[in-house]
Amino acid sequence: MVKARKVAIDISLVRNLPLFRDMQPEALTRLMARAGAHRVAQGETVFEQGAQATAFYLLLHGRLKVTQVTPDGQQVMMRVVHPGDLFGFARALARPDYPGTARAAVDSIVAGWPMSDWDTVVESNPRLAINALQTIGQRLDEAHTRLREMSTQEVERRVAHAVLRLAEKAGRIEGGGTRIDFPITRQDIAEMTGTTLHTVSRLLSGWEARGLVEGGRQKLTVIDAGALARIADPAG
Amino acid sequence: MVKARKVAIDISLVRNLPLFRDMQPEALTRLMARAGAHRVAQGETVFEQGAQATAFYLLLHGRLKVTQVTPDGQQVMMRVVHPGDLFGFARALARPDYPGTARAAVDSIVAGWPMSDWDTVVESNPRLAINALQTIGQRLDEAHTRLREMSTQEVERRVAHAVLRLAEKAGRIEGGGTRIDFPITRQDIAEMTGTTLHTVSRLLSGWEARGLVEGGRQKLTVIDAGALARIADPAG
DNA sequence: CCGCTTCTTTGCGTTCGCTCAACGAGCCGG
DNA sequence: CCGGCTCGTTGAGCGAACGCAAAGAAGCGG
Repeated sequence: MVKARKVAIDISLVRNLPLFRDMQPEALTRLMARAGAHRVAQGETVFEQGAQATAFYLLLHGRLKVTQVTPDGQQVMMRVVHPGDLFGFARALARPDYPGTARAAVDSIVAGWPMSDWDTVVESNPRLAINALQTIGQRLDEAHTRLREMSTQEVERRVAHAVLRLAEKAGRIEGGGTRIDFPITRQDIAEMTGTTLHTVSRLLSGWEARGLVEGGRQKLTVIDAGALARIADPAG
Repeated sequence: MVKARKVAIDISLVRNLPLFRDMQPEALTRLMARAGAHRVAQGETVFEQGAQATAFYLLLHGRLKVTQVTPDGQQVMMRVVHPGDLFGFARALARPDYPGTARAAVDSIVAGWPMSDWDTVVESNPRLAINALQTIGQRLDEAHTRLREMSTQEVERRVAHAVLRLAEKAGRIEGGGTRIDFPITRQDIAEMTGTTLHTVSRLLSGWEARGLVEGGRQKLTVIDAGALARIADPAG
């Protein structure tokens, strides 16, 4: 990651984020003034699993993949960070280190604060505390959703759900469908759904033959979201 | 659940909880004064999935199981609530309803606050906000751990992990082992690990034959935690 | 333009864990 | 004390998904 540069971050970029809702404009200005802007080139990391947590971040532009590696070397993708998301606030979880690795899927820009700012920032911005609580709460909700899926659904449904979520969170209209707007491999999707790239490849091939999606090297376009949704949720 | 009774809750019961660490004693006293104490008999619920979230709670005594039911009727156990745990703070997650059902595994006592207190309580107790953030953070960490396990480990390892966690969180020394201190069925364990009661039963039978655990109707005692840990983590 | 690397596809055999089924055992209420 | 309910055990068969293997694309760098 490129060294921090104290750049004035345009408040208008962030004032509408849920995280900063109902905050005093002056407080927000003060907060952003303490942040450093960093550029992260595709493939580079913002922080790595196990490293001491020295800063927390807000993604301003781009897309990150956060992965964890198990003791026996298997990789799991915990989440995709989208613009406007807070990430790497390990200290808020009372952890001394980062639990995962954040790697830029495309060239990205992040705002970073020294971790030591966290407590004072939260204590002097009670509104931010409540919003941060909601943000983590939503994260928890997502994790529970994935747990529920992993516990009860077969692989095809899980992959369908994952693809639909990606299309919703990171979709860009393109021709006849919704293209996932950053490079993503079958391996990535496998790591998000707890399966193997082989199974994902087979499923996507099958769907492509039926005209539900269009694949390609590191890319994926959803053509028939309705049909996918029916695979993800046969009942509703 | 028995109707709330405004009972003075002994501060000494809660002052040492991580959630209330570094809080002013007066603030804590004020906070607890607003709480109502409820008794919940075994098998009764504190709240049910989908019900409007009108209150948030702290478990003072006993043990709760929090489950979610999927649209197609499958049940998943999201967590066990232990004494000292905050639960049911759906509003903090910006949710209008409870995402799961909290049912008493044994006769329990909970402290409850009207949900409308949440924002004011957090805003006037910044220290509590930080602690609550950490509490949810740990919850998120646990969820991620389970996701990692579900993604990469076979059933036997997952069940071993779950049993060890239960023994640690809710174990009581008894004779030659550590007895899990509340009634738990094979079905429960299956719902915690994403498998079926049949598989759990087979595994526990196998372990019992090897002298690692002792089973029984709604009970489970860990005899050889070391051997179980080796099943859970063959490497380390 | 060529060679290498990374990503993807596809076939085949295997297996883990599920489903179905039946029975056994503990506990409670009448 | 007996009947019924819930919980637990165990067997047999099956199938979804994995592991292994090999060969094709697509992109990148020299």
